[in-house]
Amino acid sequence: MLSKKTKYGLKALAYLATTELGEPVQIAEIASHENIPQKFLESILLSLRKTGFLGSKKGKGGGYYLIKDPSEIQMTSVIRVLEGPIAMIPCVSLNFYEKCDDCPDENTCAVHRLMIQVRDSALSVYRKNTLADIIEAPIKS
Amino acid sequence: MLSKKTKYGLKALAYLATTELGEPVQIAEIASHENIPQKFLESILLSLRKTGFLGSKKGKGGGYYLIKDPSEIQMTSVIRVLEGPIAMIPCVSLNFYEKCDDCPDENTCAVHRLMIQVRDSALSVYRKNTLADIIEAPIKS
DNA sequence: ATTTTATCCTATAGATGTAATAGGATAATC
DNA sequence: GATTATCCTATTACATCTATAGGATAAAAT
Repeated sequence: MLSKKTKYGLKALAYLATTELGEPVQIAEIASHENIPQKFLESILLSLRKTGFLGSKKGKGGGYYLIKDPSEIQMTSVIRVLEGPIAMIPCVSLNFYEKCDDCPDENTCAVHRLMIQVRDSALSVYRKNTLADIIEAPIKS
Repeated sequence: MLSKKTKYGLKALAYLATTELGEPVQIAEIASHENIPQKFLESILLSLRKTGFLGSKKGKGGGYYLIKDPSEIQMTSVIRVLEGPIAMIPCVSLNFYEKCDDCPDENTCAVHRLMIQVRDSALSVYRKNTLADIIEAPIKS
């Protein structure tokens, strides 16, 4: 399941992508427009800033804005930051690998074999989509 | 994340697929061979029996066995029974559809647009894999 | 300078779901 | 009738996710 955090984070990024690049948008505006609990969104945007997706400005006229062009924001990196591993099980994860306690040999494991394929198919989707690809209109102005 | 239930269930099915079709295998044997907590496995196998994947026999010489040939057991149905929805969000689920409270229009939702693609790619993997495809050797005897 | 505005940051409460176990009932074999 | 193994319900323990609280910091307006 996709967490609410990821869902809200993606929607916020998508909303910011429809506004002018570099122009701060307030949390309250995003929250009300996308029906996201404001305080929860606050913590999500904070983490997106700390991971290099957003810039921010404090005080009146402040808010969050995209640092890069939507076409340069890959879904792989967004998902990894918000949701964590793309793989459904750590033993097939590229960025979050962990061995299974119960599995003596990954090469003969049926679950491993299946989940490698699922990971690769999800990866190919995330890799071919940027933020620009999943929003509707290019610029709202 | 793949739940332990799904992981264990898949491993158990894979193990049964390497034994003779229709020949009962005891929970204890599967559990020890696959390093699965026995009582937990018990409840998983029970649910796989109730959903038509396994047959069972009580008493001495009893156990669980596959009802169908491994090549006729599709991963789509196994995953849906063990894990639930294949989609990462209910609004793109074929079998477990649910509308998002916060989303006024699915057609213009960026998350929806992305998750449709992820669902389809996962589905195509699960559809092209049967239990026979993900095990190593055909029959152990 | 002071007030206002809005982000920054940590901590924490509450809700939900998962993993695992307990304990006995049922049925088949020996 | 004793033994074996599945059947079934309930419940505990734990982790994670969702959301909020409350104040600190910084920038702009007055």
